[in-house]
Amino acid sequence: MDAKIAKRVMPIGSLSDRTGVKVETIRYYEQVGLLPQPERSEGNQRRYGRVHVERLAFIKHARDLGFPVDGIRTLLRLSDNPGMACDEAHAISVAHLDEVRHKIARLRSLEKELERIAATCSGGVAACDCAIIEALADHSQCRHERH
Amino acid sequence: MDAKIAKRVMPIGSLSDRTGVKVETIRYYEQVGLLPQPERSEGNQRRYGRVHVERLAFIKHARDLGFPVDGIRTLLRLSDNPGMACDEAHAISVAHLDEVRHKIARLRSLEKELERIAATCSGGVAACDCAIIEALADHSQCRHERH
DNA sequence: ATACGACCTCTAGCCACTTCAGGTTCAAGA
DNA sequence: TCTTGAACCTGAAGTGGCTAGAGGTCGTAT
Repeated sequence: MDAKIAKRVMPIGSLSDRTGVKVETIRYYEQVGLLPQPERSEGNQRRYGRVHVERLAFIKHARDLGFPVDGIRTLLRLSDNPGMACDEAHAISVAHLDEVRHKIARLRSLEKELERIAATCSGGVAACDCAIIEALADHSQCRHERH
Repeated sequence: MDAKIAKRVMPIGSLSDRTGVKVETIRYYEQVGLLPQPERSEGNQRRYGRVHVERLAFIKHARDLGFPVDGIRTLLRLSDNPGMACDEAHAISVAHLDEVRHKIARLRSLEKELERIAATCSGGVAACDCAIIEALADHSQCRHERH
């Protein structure tokens, strides 16, 4: 019974395997204060438990969703003090969603212009002069919004 | 007359105004070899001409399109030696287009998941407990009925 | 006892800038 | 002509979010 309840203590490599976060990245998260400092073995090696696995999974999920580290810090703080959390967490998520949508819109218009430019020149040496380079040199041909 | 021709020589701030590239960024481009070193005034200030305006416009356009600096360096080299240029320029553009499309696809799926997460909680303090934080903490899909 | 991989710290590197500190030059107004 | 003060200069350091390397220590299987 002690065996099961006792903390499943593991070194950093196992935490890495469990969460899919690289060892170096885990140490980096500790350094920047996203992960609490774990206990150490006699030989000074990090020993992690269930709490760390959960927190790191949270961080990874949020990073996969593109949240910046600073936003994650806030979300973690909120998750530590439930109750007040919802409004702020919602605001962070909505702001991030907004950003993602802007990025998508921007990339779509880039895609269009790149298609146009690349289509002008199909790659044959004789075919162009070169249209791509001219397109890049000359703004007037381009319909892209960000000038 | 001479006055007009002479006016084509300008300091860095004017080049910045004309191209929309920040002064510091212009100096950075010079430092990393994208822009040639300009003449200097007696007091050691940079003096730019038409050539620089054109080259910087090329660089800016390519950067706006998301080309990495290294790709731009190649494109600039190609534009200096026309003739051989087309195949390589085309390859660079197509590769970049490919990358842009991948980014779009990835962001779209992020958008969907963020929408799902943010929709679970509309922001009222009483409404959730908090679904966003749970969704982020969750390894599988969080059902927020249970606390 | 030894081998060997996993672990440790510290430092530097990546991209594409941006910011800062502390000084110099230029051009317009008095 | 002199005096402002905005624009310019250099060099170094900071940004985000890691990643990589050097050079050493620890833990465990045989």
